[in-house]
Amino acid sequence: MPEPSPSRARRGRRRGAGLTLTDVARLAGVSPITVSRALNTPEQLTAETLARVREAVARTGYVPNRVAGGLASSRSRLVAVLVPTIASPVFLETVQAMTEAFSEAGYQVMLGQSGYGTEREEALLDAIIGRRPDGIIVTGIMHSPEVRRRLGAAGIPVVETWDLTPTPIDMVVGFSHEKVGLSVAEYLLTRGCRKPGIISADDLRAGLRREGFTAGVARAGVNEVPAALVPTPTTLGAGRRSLAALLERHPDLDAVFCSSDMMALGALTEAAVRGIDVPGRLRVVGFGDNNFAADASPALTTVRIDGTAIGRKAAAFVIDRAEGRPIEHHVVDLGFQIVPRASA
Amino acid sequence: MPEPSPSRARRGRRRGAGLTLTDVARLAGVSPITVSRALNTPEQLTAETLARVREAVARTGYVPNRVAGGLASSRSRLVAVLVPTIASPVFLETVQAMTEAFSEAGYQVMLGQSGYGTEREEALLDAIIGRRPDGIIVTGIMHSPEVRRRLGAAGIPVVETWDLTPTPIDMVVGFSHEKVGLSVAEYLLTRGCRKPGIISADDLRAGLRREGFTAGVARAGVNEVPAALVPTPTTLGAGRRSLAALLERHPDLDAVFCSSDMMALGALTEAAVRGIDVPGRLRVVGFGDNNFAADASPALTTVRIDGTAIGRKAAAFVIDRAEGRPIEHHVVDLGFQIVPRASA
DNA sequence: AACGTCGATGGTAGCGCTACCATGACGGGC
DNA sequence: GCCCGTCATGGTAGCGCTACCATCGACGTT
Repeated sequence: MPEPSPSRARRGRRRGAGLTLTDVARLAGVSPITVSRALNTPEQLTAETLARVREAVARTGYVPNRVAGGLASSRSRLVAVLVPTIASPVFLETVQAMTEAFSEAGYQVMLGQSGYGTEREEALLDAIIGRRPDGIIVTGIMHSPEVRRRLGAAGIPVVETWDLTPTPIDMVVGFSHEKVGLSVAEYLLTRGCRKPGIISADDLRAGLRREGFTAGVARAGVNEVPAALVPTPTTLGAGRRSLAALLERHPDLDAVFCSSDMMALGALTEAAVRGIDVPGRLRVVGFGDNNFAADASPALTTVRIDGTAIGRKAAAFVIDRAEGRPIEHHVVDLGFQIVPRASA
Repeated sequence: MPEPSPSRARRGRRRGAGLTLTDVARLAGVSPITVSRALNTPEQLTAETLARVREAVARTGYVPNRVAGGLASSRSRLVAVLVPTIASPVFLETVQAMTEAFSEAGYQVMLGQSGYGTEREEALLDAIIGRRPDGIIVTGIMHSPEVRRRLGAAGIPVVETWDLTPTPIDMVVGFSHEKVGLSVAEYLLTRGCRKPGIISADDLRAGLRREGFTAGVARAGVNEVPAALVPTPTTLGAGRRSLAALLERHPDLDAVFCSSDMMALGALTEAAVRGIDVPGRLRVVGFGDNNFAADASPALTTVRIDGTAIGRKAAAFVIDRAEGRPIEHHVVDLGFQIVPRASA
């Protein structure tokens, strides 16, 4: 060993705040490890030592380097949240709730947009796994076997959300899309609808709701369900145009189940423009209970999903795992609720 | 030194995939540093060596640990994006564009929700800075001197967005909210409005637009502008109720400038319910050009902001900085555009 | 033939933190 | 009075990677 300390000066590396735990320790007159404890397990120190360290931290404006901490402890305190796209308002509430819950617990959220294709998902996955997050939360259940394998192999807690499966990779918190479809079918049939149609996004989960809906109305002998499929993301315009198209082919349509509130609002708009009475001649049901649903005219009947609860539960799962607490039930069904309003 | 290698077995640390660069190197019959180069600067290796390493990587399913890499290189390839709340659709487009741009360049986005208060912002900031991101992108310009100081001291590139200031902390890309207000005022005055009102969120930037609007109509001698202030986040319902309240006090109102498209849609809804002709008796202007604006009935006149361009430019700023490229202009004005449609 | 140049690869020493074990001081039980 | 447990603190050795410099041939030049 040629010389003990001038390494810092010699090396041309980019210096961050340039302040390390050792600097703070020197200033406080304690060892580095004591500073580490002051930050992580303050209850282990005497009040006096703690105060000394705290003062040194305040004086210097030291902010601990969590990258180094993460490497040393194998706990990055980073959680990856994967959504198809952030632009769709559906998951927003969930992402918000998760971000808050994690933030409070000292974790940071890494956002990943997987798109709606599995290949992009796989590429993203390596970028994510490379960061060694303490957990990964994905939207929807993962189907690609390759993705499932990689996720399993990485040994990182995984929470699948917004859907349900008896065989999650690890944990799942959501609700049954099929049951949503069934319930809405029942709701409309009870109100006398005999010619219901559907306006649906072409993604997997919307498809499940569609299937449930179709199965539900079939029980009452309605075997043909006119459907309009629109590419994600769903928009008000798509809702308008889809309703127009459906009415063209089926003028006797007496209900539509839309796979998003925004499309339902479009259906409402189109109906208003055409002078079609809602719910008198046409009933409209949305999905999501977005914050505009209750104030639409007529107020929108829709399916309420507690996105906040999903986000919080998913976050709790990850945090429990990270802290080493055992998980009781790996599958959590948070259900849904049909909110009856004026439109249906 | 008691023994050289059994550290791994001895230590009870949580093992990730448990696979390191050294393992891959051994398998490929090269040194660890060569594996590092194969991953980061493949052009430095002969095709043959590269192939050998690649094969070993593929065989093992090795995913490099970027936490360790980040510590060693002082480049985390993490970028923090701070928004008041993800639940507001305004910044969504921007966040999406940034996430994509960063993802392509090998960076990951950390999401932070600052709320609309500065204290929460400060707490969040330490959590963020501790992760030593290669850049921080904030929504709006930062005003708290303490926040500005900390951000400056951290030596991390900072991009302020969705607003403009001649004195950014570092870089800024946005547009002038005051000019938006002025332009909308001019637009409405040209069309004969003499009794314009405003429905506005109570946040800083909406306030700037409000001031610009008020100043603009004042030039034409209109000195009183009825205003309804609503707390963020803005909703369709708030728009409806605000218009109702304004009309109560000012039945002769002939225009409203809403601080979000969603509130404008609410104003449109309320007007329709009351049988008020838009734009005949009342003109309505929104802000944001959300994807429903063009398909509303009547189609919504609004202010278009290119959120994608803002996101991309902000990302480019951070990446340029991280790669050490010089920045020419630190202030970028991306402007805005009034989109004339049927509602005004 | 001697020399410098360049391109491919390797060795060494950390990045800033935490896990693990060691140490020393103190107090209580016998 | 001795031993042991407990508590506060410290020392050492990495976590897995990359920066930096060294090395070693293979060339081209004069």
